Amino acid sequence: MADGRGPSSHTGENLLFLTDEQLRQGIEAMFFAYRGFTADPDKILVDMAYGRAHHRAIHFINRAPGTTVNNLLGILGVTKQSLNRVLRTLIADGLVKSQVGKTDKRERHLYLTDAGRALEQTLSDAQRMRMRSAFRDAGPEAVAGFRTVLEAMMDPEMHHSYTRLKENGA
Amino acid sequence: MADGRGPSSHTGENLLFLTDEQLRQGIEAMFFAYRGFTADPDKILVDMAYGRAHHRAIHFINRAPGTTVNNLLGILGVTKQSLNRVLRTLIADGLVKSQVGKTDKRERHLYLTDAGRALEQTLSDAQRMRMRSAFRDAGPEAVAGFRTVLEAMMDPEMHHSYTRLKENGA
DNA sequence: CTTGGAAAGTCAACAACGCTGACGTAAGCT
DNA sequence: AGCTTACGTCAGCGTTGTTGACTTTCCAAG
Repeated sequence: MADGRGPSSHTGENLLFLTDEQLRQGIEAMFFAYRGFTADPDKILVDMAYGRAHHRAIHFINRAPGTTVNNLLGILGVTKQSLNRVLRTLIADGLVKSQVGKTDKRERHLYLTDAGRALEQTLSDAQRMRMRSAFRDAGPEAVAGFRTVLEAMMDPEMHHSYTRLKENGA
Repeated sequence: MADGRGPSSHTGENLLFLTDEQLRQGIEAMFFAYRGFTADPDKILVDMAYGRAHHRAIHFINRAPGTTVNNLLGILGVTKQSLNRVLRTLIADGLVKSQVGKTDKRERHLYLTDAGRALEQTLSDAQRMRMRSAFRDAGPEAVAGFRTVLEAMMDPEMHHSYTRLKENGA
């Protein structure tokens, strides 16, 4: 592309997978796949007064119980005002419990209630079903590649959050 | 997980990549990666009066010049009112040209102007840069797997749009 | 030629969810 | 005592999605 003299002229590797056309297909694949990725939980949430932001909050509170608001802010990458609006409704509806920190009383530790866990299960079941089907169809090698590329696509901070959560759950 | 007696007890395959924990990591990888995926164009768009919806419209009009509004609606998966608001500003700002159909004058065929193509280049350069870097770091086999899983994750309709575009550009 | 329906556009209203800015309180740290 | 941190909240705004209702234009079938 840059040298204009065909691929792999000097590297010895086949770089055809880095053409603009291949990259564009990757971009479009991300776009269409993400739509599918969010479609199932969205369908469930639309019947309640909740949206995608509630799902994300519930997911990560379940994933890291006792997390603080500030920590959650970093994971979700939104402002505290935006997160607070979501948390307020979740707490008011009895899905999330906020608990003042013991050592540092400024902090609020977040937990799912039984009702919250139930909703989390419902949502994540729906989302996992599609992911499982896609993983099974694609096979383990493809899944490994999928994860490798996604990780390489993250911002360093996001990658850090991702890794910490991964180690947490392992 | 279901039988509780370890993996691949009767299938002869190693199904460890289908555990709930692996699926959850896949879900989180999608979440974090998509944030990275949209971050660069978003940074550019924030300085103009535009958002992600404008980017999407510009991308697909560039990809399939002369497409009708109805066709674009199907690709983007939004309502005509939502798309129309975006198109109106893009046309008013001289980035998109709407042309009445010749055979069917009800249809409007959409094209990018020179200014529109320039913006498309800027946005897609930013997005491709990240994608290229991720692809290069991950290598061709991983990229193939990435694409396989994403395609398996799409809704059938989306997959159809994706395939048509792919064949169009090849 | 009339009429039914499809394609496109418009107006109005609303909801979800981002954002900034400002302010207040409580708690911890120096 | 004074600064910083963590959190909550109010007010306001922008983008982008939605539904509903209505009009215009046009093709095609009766």
